[in-house]
Amino acid sequence: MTESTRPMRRQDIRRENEKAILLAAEKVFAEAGFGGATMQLIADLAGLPKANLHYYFATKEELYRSVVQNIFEIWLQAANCFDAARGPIDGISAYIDAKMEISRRHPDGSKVWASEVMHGAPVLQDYMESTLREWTDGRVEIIRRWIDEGKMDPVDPRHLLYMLWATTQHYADFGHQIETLNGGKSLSDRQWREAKENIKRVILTGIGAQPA
Amino acid sequence: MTESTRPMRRQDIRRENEKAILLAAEKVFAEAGFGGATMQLIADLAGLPKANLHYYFATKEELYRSVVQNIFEIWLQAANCFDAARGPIDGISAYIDAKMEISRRHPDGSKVWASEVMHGAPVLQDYMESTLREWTDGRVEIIRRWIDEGKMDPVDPRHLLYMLWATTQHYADFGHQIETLNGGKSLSDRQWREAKENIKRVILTGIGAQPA
DNA sequence: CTGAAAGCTGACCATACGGTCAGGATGCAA
DNA sequence: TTGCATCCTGACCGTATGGTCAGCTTTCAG
Repeated sequence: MTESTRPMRRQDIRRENEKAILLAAEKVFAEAGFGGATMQLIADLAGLPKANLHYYFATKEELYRSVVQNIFEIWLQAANCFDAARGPIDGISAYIDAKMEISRRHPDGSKVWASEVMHGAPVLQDYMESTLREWTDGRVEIIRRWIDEGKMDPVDPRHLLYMLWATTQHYADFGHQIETLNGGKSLSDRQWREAKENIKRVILTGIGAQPA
Repeated sequence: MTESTRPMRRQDIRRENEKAILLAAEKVFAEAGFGGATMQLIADLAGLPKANLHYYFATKEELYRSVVQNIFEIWLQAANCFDAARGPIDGISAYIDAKMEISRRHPDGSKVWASEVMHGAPVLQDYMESTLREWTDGRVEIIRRWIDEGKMDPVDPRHLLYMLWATTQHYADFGHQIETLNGGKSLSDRQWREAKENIKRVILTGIGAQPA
């Protein structure tokens, strides 16, 4: 009868608690915004006393910063899809798939990210001016090359990227609206698939994407 | 030397103050979210003592509700573009133009609306289940007709609408990100025009829109 | 086994915020 | 001019919240 939750090692304790806190924080920040979120609520959701939160994260800002940085990592990882691709059909399809998967699996994270940007990116400004800018410039180059190689119509790469971000992110950020218009039910597997297919089809057709 | 601001009639006073408060509130709610906004900040921005705000709007919630409802009106008005149109090219072009103009002229309003929906539409749930649903169903019908008449490819009307909402709203909600990637400068007239043209072109091409 | 480091927490504090109110100022109809 | 309704506001209040801390328990290296 060795209680499986009992013998916790220091490392495990730290990892698990931080994880629980970050998860709870992500949800609360997503639902209430930074200003509306309370440490008490996050603590309750994480199943820990409030003072324990401050043991791991000194301030609300620090906790928020951690949450936002986590999201940003995930967000950037979806980028890799773009790189391996030979042409717009592969690359953009994969990117849309990846970002839609994020919208579906991490809606809270997406909302926190959206909220952060909407409020002027007080925490992530540095990242936006360095990492994000570099990433974007890189993809702009790739798209430009595709255009030069006749693999797609000459569409402004930046506006195309914005379009990809917007359409995919919308399913997370405005998920509540979509649910309401869907009879109050969240999208089914089939509907998610249809959403992805529609987006891909419209955009790939719209930019005149040619097989590599 | 009749000071032009002096002789205020009751009606004018009320109208002007409410207007100033709503404008200030829109900005503060957009920048800080509902939870992060404070009545004091709104009062300062409106140039009135805090207690005066409570004279016109009993509670923070009531003020917020007014702001959100205003936005919703504007949002719905852009809908009319759709109705008069003979086909997808006219209708969708006009709608994109209208919504982009809203994103440009009322970015704060757009953000408040986005925030409201992201947080589960606590204030606007009723509207979403009635007005918005009706509006959406109506447009879905129109798009379906266009498809039946061979004026465009058989694209899922709902996902098309989401795409229109997402792409246009993105320029307001994520305006800060776009500015940052634009070298820290807000988009020029020319860039706004390009944005609109790109969106229109990609989407209209993407759905195979045929001249009416 | 032992001591120190890490983990934990109830009780507490200062502040900021939404909201109230008594009473003064102002526009206006009669 | 007068009386009243509207408009205005400084001072105040209760509460909720972020954050602190003293002292407890638990882990674990030596």
